[in-house]
Amino acid sequence: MLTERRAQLLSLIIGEYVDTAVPVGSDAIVRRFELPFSSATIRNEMARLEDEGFISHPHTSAGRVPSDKGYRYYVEMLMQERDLPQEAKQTIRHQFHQAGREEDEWVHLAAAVLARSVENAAVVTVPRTAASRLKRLELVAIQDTAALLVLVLQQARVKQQVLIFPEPIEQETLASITIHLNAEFVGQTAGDIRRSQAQLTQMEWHVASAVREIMDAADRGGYDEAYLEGVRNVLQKPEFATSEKMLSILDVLEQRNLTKLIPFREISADGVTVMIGAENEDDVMHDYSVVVSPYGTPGGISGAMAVVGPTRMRYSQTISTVRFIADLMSEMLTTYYDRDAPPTEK
Amino acid sequence: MLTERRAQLLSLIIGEYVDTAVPVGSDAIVRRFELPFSSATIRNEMARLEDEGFISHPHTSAGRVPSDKGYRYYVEMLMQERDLPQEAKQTIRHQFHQAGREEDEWVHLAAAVLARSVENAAVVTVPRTAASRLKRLELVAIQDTAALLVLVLQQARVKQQVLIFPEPIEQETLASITIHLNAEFVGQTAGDIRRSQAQLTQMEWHVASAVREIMDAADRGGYDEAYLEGVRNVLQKPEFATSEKMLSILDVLEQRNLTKLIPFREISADGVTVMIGAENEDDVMHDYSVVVSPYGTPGGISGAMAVVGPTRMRYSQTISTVRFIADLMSEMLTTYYDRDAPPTEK
DNA sequence: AGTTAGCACTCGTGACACGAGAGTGCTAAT
DNA sequence: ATTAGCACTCTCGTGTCACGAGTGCTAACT
Repeated sequence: MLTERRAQLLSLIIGEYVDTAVPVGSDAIVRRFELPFSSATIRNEMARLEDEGFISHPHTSAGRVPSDKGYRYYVEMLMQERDLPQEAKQTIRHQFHQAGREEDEWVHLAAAVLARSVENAAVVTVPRTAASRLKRLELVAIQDTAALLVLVLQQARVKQQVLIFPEPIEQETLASITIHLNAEFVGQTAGDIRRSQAQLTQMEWHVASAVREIMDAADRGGYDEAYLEGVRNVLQKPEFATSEKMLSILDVLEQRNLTKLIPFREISADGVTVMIGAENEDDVMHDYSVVVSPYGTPGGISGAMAVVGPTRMRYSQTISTVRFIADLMSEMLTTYYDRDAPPTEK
Repeated sequence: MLTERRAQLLSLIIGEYVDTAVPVGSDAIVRRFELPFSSATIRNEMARLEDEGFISHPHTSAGRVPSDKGYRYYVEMLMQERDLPQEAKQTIRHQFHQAGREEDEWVHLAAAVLARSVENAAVVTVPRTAASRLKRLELVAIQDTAALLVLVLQQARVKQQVLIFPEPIEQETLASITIHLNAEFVGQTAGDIRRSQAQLTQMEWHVASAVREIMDAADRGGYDEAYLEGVRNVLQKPEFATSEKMLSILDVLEQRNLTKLIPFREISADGVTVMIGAENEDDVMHDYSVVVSPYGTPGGISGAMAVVGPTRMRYSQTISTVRFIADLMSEMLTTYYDRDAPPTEK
């Protein structure tokens, strides 16, 4: 579709613009890259690129700026995705191994590491499972009329809630309820529990209802719960000289209705998806690009992670990084949390 | 120290400036409040107030702006802290009752509600206990060589970690370890466990070490872990026309080394403390005020919550709100989590 | 046909001056 | 003690102007 030379030129323009954030002129580019052509030739080629919609003019007499279409072409045809340098990988791995082993902590950490690596904002959702199954249930007295209910679900998720009873309750009663309900419900889903809940004593029924609610909530949740990091990285970029724009994007990011803005639904199951500028559904996102990838295990845990930043972004590096961290998370989840799948080697 | 009239005037100036964010002139104030004096009189009084350091001039021929000292005087002498309107209280209570009953969720919610109520940023630390005591321990197999360790600590805190064993381990072995360690360690602190850890089997020793580490971490943690909400509220304020300032405050807020900036240590045990502008230790905070209060139970759980915003802040309303939410949290913690203290009535 | 030199033209930017408006401080009169 | 009056100061928005970066086009060159 594009001649070899025009493609090369587009590539250079994007590279330069991404680095400097200044519209790039014909003269600047020949000098910077010592091209074997004069600036006039480049101007002609640029005019063609503009006709075809790959770059644009902020106004007459300013340099050229890549358009969404330009970035899209670059991402698909021009850019070569090179593997992350071994050293960067090592740094990232290292940060994960420092952390504890709570799932939420990992997710939080993934967001922080990702944000730092790509110098943009990062969102990582807490992974969700298909339909949680109960693995163990525990009741611990904390007051005369209150007990802490702790659930261990499949894939090592732990949930807790304080239960209030209408009347004081004995330690022994709690113990017997625990034993009975464990015998009854282990391995079941929320739906299963609902069905067999009828023939319980009143007290047991009370507890079982709470169990069911917690599990329902865990299954519903998922994509709605996400960690966000690196807002500062985005706000620092030169495109935000005006504080107008800052606020609108801050709106999006801080409100955490991220799941509406980031197309978690449309992401292809197998890899990194890129949404550039106006390709995003929401209007506020028209100046931003999103690089998103699912992660998870064959056993069914699944979440998504995304990088959000101005369309002027180092796509190649960002994509590589997202891919690497998504793979890493998947690996770790499989190793530590997914009983049904065999661990993969490091 | 100040004449009655000057104090009144200071109060008006602060009120007006807080509302409009525009330096207030002598003329503006007589018109606005229909004072029984002319603007010339007010000018004289203002000059006196300025001499004494309560207000200042951005430059000749601009209106007056309250200084840190002015705000301080206002907060201590002039302002009357009126109770939050019943309606506002009800709204806040309502939001808490909607939530689930996980401690972290409450803390997060408190930050969100506080930020919204006072239209500034809010930080709420996860409460810490004096020295955690173990209440129950549970091991659940998740793979041949891995198990999930779940700890229930005093005051209904739940901690979890995946343990990896060097060799495959039987379900029954886990069960017997669980029983033995529960018998041994329930009611003990991390320090206690360390002392009696010697005479255990190798496998038990492994588990006990993990328990100790988790409890140590829980005791150390506390103030370092905090929820932050409402950054957007602060950045929206007119003092941030320039994006310069935005970044420096964002640095502080996002990096979460909040605990260094906010004087959690110095807060008086019994109520709300206000730090105004340069009273804050850190330089970056010199344009901001912090309203902070401890919360917790007589039984020893304690955390802190703070509001951070420009010095131009509605001190009265902010203080009332912080006080109310801190009390509310204390109440809820006492009711639901603190076994040793009797529940208080609503 | 592709490339290049040359040149007129456009537009954003920063410097500068200028007037209006808001606010002050001071003095003299009440 | 208060106030009217007035000169003075400083900010802010506006208009003008020159500069420079960059374009688009044409004519000449290879």
